[in-house]
Amino acid sequence: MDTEARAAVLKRSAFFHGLNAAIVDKIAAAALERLLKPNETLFQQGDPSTHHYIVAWGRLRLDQTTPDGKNIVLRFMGPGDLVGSVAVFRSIPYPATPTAVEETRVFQWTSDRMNELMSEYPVLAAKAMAMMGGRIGELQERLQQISTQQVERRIAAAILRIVAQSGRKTDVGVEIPFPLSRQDLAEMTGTTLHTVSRTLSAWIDEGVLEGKRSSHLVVLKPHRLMQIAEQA
Amino acid sequence: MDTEARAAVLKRSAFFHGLNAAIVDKIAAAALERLLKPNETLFQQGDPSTHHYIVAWGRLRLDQTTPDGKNIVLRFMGPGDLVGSVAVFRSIPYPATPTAVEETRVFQWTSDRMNELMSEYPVLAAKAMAMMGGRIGELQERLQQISTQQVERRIAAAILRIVAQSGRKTDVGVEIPFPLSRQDLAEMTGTTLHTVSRTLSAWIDEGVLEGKRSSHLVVLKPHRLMQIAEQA
DNA sequence: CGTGTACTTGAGGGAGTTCAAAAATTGTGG
DNA sequence: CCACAATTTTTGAACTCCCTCAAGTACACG
Repeated sequence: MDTEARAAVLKRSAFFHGLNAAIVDKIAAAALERLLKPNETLFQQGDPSTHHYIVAWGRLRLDQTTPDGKNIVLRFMGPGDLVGSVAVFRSIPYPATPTAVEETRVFQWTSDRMNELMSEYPVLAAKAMAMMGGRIGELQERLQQISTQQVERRIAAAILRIVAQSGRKTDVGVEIPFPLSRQDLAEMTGTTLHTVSRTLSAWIDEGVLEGKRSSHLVVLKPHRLMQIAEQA
Repeated sequence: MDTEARAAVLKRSAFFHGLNAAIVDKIAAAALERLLKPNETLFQQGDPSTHHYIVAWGRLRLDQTTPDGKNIVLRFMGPGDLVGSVAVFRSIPYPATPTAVEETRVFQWTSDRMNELMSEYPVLAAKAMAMMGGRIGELQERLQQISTQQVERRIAAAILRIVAQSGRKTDVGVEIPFPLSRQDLAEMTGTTLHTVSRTLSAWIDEGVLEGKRSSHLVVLKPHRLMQIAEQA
């Protein structure tokens, strides 16, 4: 990818959106790139945090492994999302592992380089705070859901969250444009793949969803899912 | 409280720690104060976010109410903690309600005033990011715990977290220096007060804890609690 | 003291996990 | 292109942790 193409991607990201075009060009020129194949990891949980990344295209799944070997999915990251920055700002090792779920291209900057950029363009600090604030809001929402809601509602909410972040409208409904396994959904909602499987089967029977293994999930009746997610 | 006393408090807070003394004095002079009696709220969830606050002394419980009337405790805030800032930075209504659990004094600054301070002293932006990063880390930890661990471990972890943030060593153990009900613990760990009550009763029998209603909880055997929290 | 609030304790039930196995789908190598 | 292996998904059955429901108890505060 050349600098111009990179700049075009960055201009669309929330982080750099609205910056003067010349500045974005300069930032784009300072970036290095990396291309990940499916199941490749960008870095490992526990590695020293050295770089900021932005997803150009593709999709990453952010996993956290517990000391006793269990796994949770913190979130999926798509084009424009910042990866690794929170750890770099805190000067702590990366707390999770980003894995490509499809071919994915990312841009990267060293911590020092990004610090220079941020002191040169203070608006970037505000953008970073907005990003972190959004992350906090999302985590609080999930904590509330998992604390108070039944499994079915949590699964519905998880699917709707992904749809809101990455959904693509088709003629029959909304498609989740990357592979999403029952295991992934289980690790996003704090349940087991068995329960997810049973729940999705019921929804497929009901005509709310469609999509089998390795074909992308399609939500046929988003309204019905919202109803399930919000039922008192 | 006079400006000098306020400045002394601010210098001890993580947010202003390390700043030039003259600057902190100026910031302290710009603050207004508010004194809350037990059960008074600083603001209400849903109110427009207009001010940043810092706890001078006392203790706040940060509650979030769900649309269907359930309640969760996001965290307790003590001296030096920033309250409300995340919402102000995001320009969204306060997402939760801080309630005093004991007599509490806070300082406050308007959003505009804080923006001036932050552009005048850019290091404050870095401090704010560190604070938000810490909040993200704490939320991710809790999400992981509630997703993968049994209730007993979560309750132990919640108590240990409070002990780490606010514990006071005494001759017999570590005291939690503010009233903490079973209901509070239940709303922190995503369980019911019944289960918390049973669990604490068992621990009191075992000699791990002590403290009845409205007297402060004392952890007699922190090591034992850590063992429970970390058991595979 | 009396009333309200917090806490304790018991019994029963149910949502969801765990264990187990089969079925479906994808990938692979001849 | 087909057979076989690997992986994901489905489904069944039993169990269990924890919630729900229901009283009763103890403590604090007016």
